Amino acid sequence: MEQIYVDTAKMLKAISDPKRLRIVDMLSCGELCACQLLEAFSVTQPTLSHDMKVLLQAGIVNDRREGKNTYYSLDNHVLGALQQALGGMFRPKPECICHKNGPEHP
Amino acid sequence: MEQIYVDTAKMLKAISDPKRLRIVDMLSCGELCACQLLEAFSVTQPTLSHDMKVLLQAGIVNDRREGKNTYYSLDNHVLGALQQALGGMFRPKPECICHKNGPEHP
DNA sequence: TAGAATTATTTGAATGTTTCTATATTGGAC
DNA sequence: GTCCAATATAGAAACATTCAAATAATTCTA
Repeated sequence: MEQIYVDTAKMLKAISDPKRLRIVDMLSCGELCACQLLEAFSVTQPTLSHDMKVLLQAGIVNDRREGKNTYYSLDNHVLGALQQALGGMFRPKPECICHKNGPEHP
Repeated sequence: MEQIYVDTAKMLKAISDPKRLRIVDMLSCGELCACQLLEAFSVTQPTLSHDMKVLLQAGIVNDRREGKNTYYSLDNHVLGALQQALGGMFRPKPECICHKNGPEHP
């Protein structure tokens, strides 16, 4: 499978969850620390920590340690690339995969 | 959890798989029948059928029966709405969720 | 109606995800 | 150093997902 599908799917999987999607939305205005995110959800602290790790490992967010607090922020470059990749897959292209790989119409 | 997150997450989950993402890419140039998709992958026919059902139930693709063949095509309206929803979540907004729900910065 | 082709459903085993409790780590305050 | 607050990790239970084999359903053709 081509790498673009694997990479894009990995990022999509990280945000294909209502809770993590809401976290992304909350971070869109700027960075927030874990304690602020935690207050907005009715989950335990370890659960949120795990969800943030998922987003981190997908490259969706970055973290920054400041004293006792960990601040999270969106990686706008990664998100922009994701949107562009999706746009490329949703719309027809001159060098479309179906031109190369698509068998004949029955 | 707000409905927009639930709905968006459901669509994202449907395409958060390299194989299904490639199917979407293949369909971006126009409709293809199940047999054409099947030839492009090294999976069994029941597996492909299941994957198409996932995409159908998420509203990503539509199906059309013509004789023995089932033709699949992208639902461009749904995909457009998905892209718009993502754009809204990735970028800051005047009515941002973090303005309503975000607790004070520590 | 019988047979062949295409697609869908069911079943089950392996694997992955979610989210909790308990515990560990890290850093500041005293 | 000790205590406390914030975050991370480990482990386990419940639940969901993946995917192949077997089987069923649909529809064309003869």
